[in-house]
Amino acid sequence: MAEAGFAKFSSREVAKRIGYSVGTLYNIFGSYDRLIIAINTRTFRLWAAWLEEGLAGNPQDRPQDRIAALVEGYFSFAQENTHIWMAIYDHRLPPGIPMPQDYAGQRAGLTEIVVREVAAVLPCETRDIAPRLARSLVATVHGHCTFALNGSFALLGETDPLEMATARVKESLRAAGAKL
Amino acid sequence: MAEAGFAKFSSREVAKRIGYSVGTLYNIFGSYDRLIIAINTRTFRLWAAWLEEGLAGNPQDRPQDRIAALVEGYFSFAQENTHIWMAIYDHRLPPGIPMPQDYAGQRAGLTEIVVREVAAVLPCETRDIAPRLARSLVATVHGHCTFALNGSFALLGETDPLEMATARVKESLRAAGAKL
DNA sequence: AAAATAATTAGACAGCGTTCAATTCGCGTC
DNA sequence: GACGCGAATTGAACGCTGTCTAATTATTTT
Repeated sequence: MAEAGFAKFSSREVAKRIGYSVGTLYNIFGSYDRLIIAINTRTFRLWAAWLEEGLAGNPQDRPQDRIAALVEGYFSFAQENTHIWMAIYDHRLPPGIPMPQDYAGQRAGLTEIVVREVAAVLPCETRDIAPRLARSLVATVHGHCTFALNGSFALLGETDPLEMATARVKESLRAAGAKL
Repeated sequence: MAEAGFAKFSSREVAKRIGYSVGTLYNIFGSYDRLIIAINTRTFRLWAAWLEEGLAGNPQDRPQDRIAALVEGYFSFAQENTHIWMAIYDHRLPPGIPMPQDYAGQRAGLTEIVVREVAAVLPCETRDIAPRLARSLVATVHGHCTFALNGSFALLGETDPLEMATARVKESLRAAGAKL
């Protein structure tokens, strides 16, 4: 997936490379969709770990700007793992078939990190809106990241999508009472 | 494309429905990618017209909130034309092959509308940042719209992504000096 | 009516996800 | 060591896909 990207990914090629036949792959994962769900859930785990790492590391560089670290982590993971990151959003399961429970849980981890950090930066009075606001800010950053990677920004002459995203996020946090 | 969606769309099925053979389709469009580019560029045109319509219509309902009308138009188009809207972002041309010039021009129309409206709402002092800010706000709305349609928001209990997106946009515009 | 040009087709090719009867493997028992 | 049995694995078959091209049909020009 990392090499070929979502469009050119194929179960047959996977089988070839791991030295098994397609049949075995299907006995284990059941369908193409479930194989991709497994891959994408792994990506979510890696991504969450990447964010935590970004928050923990370099405490001298940026003493306390954990919000900027989150946005930066979101972008850099997508940038350094383009194909597997895009695969998350390229894949859509057939309507009606819901995400398996255990997978959904692992995927929620990423949002939880953001909710936690957003809550920490908000004043007590507005802290209860943290979950909703956090999701909205993730969407904001996601939009910027998507356009940065698919070329929409470059096409329009934008050179620093990360800075843009960070600015938008901080504006919204300040509007909610955060002192940054 | 509207019926089947990007993943299940196929040139052979198109040929069947229009009463031609695949070969003819390939003589005209040259490749699958260019057929999809044609479809998606049409979608961009429809989308831009939809936005202009939303701005022109109902001047009594919302006297002058043109920014809200833009966000609403972005969302409602995506919601009422899910498949063709998603196809825009599902399709990625092979690396190295650039978007044909004439198509790129038609696609830029959408951004121009937003730049114009953002500039109109900014005070003279900050009007020069309108193009950059407009692109950033489009990214913000896009992120919210994506999560609304792919279920990410619903999964997390969010019920009103449109309101969220509008709030984020207005916060950023106010931060840039707009009086709303 | 004949010649020249344009439009269209059918079929071949390689690859895809999916299925499943047939085969092979691993291991406990006689 | 030989047998048996369940689990793991296979590869061929099916219908689908995008892509290409030689052959055919339509249309226009002469």
